[in-house]
Amino acid sequence: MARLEPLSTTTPCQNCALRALPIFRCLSGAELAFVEKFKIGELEVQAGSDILLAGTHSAHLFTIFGGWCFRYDLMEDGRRQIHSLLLPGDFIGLQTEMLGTMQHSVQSLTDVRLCVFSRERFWTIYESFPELAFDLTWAAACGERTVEVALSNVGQRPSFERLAALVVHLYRQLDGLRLVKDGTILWPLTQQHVADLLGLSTVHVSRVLRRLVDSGLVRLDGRRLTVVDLPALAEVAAVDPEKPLRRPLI
Amino acid sequence: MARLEPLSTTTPCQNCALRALPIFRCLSGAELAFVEKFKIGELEVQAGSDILLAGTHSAHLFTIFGGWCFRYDLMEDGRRQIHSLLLPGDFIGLQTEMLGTMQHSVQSLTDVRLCVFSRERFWTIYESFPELAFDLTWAAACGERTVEVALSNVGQRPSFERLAALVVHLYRQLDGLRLVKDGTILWPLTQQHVADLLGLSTVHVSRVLRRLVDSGLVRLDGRRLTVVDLPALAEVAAVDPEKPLRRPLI
DNA sequence: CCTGGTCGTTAACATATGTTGGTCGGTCGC
DNA sequence: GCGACCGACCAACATATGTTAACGACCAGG
Repeated sequence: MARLEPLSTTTPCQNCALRALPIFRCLSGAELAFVEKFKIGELEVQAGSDILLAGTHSAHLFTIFGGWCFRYDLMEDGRRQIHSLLLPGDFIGLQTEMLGTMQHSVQSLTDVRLCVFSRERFWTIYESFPELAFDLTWAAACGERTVEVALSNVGQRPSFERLAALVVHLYRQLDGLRLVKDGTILWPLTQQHVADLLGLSTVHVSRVLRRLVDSGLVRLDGRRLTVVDLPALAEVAAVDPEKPLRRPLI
Repeated sequence: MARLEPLSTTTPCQNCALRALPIFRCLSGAELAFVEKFKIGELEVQAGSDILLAGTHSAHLFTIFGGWCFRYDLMEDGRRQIHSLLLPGDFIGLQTEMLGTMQHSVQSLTDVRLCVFSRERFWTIYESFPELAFDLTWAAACGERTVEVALSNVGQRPSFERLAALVVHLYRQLDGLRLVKDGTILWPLTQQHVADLLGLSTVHVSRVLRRLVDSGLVRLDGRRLTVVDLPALAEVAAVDPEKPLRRPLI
């Protein structure tokens, strides 16, 4: 299952490529220095590994440096709901600090590189770095909003629209991270993932995905997806222009 | 729509009946004193009033003192998804501070009494009261978890189970607030509300609600709902025992 | 080279849920 | 008292989505 390998080579936070992106808040020198100390190291995780498990305490806190993860609930009979995809810059493990134990689980979707933070020094943030403390609340609020959008999607949209909305949302997120190349994004999701994301059966996902591809709005080859006509896709998805929100990066 | 009436008589935070409940974290004397100053006053709101509107800044922040609200998304064509019900002790308006503008709306479901807080002094929390700052993050994390549960519910459960899970969840919440009397709770929800909460049509809610009542697990007369057999209801809802989480109260 | 596994696909069929439209009982304003 | 409106209910019907089962492509392991 989980294979967590500590890494030898790590990137100093000052040079972090993610921080350069305009969607992330810029940290002051003092804050950066603290984050640097707060950070224990980096971790490489294989695709398909459970990073955090519901019901447990996490020994660490993480930020995704590269790769995709997702958080999910598992019911006793095996049904799974994926709450959201987690992309570079997303913070993992807040629930451990706040609620005492993780309520959901987190799994890697691709090979992933994580920045690892010390739980011991967590309190220092609130004591000494109000802006960073604010960022944590901010991050939680962003996470909440993401789930809200997913809920509205699943609760209100028919499957085709639902899938289209997922693609648009993902595309915009990745665009903010500069992970779109010529309209093409990575598509590491199996149809099982999509099904659990959208609350559909895999068979139906297969149908709807085919319909989406046949419509010509997107192309799909292997693990890459190309958005041919974003405005048209957003139109059929019935999503408003909504820009990706600016976010904190711990 | 919204009728916001300032009140003459307000309750000092020290004597707040909510704070006495064990599900809320206990504040220190200094914290209580600050909250008292942070609080501007109280507000009485009629049932069915919009308290916050998506896309706007809120002039104030609120905590529900009494009554029910809900937060929701509205789509252009009128579809509505209710993300969660808000009960006494729930904090309203965090998104305004964090994301710059509300992404969802909040409406009162019953007549509601709100504690009103000053946005100007919001930053003071992070500067001077780390525990309260922590509480804000904590509150956001709780809110996020609530939406996650709703998403799993809507995405994975068939309608009957879905409705049963809603009732169990609500019952437990209200129980923690001492708002259950002889197994009976307030039920101010129209079938339209339930439909928008669960992602169903009103017609189907009518069917399923009837089925639930016919099953004998709950009784429903007017605006009161009685849970006849909670364990059996939880069983049919396929929800785990899950205790209501301890929460902060600002 | 077989083998078993995962992943995607398709068809036939079953069913949960949505839609339309109508009724009926309250309640509120006049 | 009347009419308008809203909330709940019901029946008939339409359809979106789920289920089961089978098949082929691909890939990793023995």
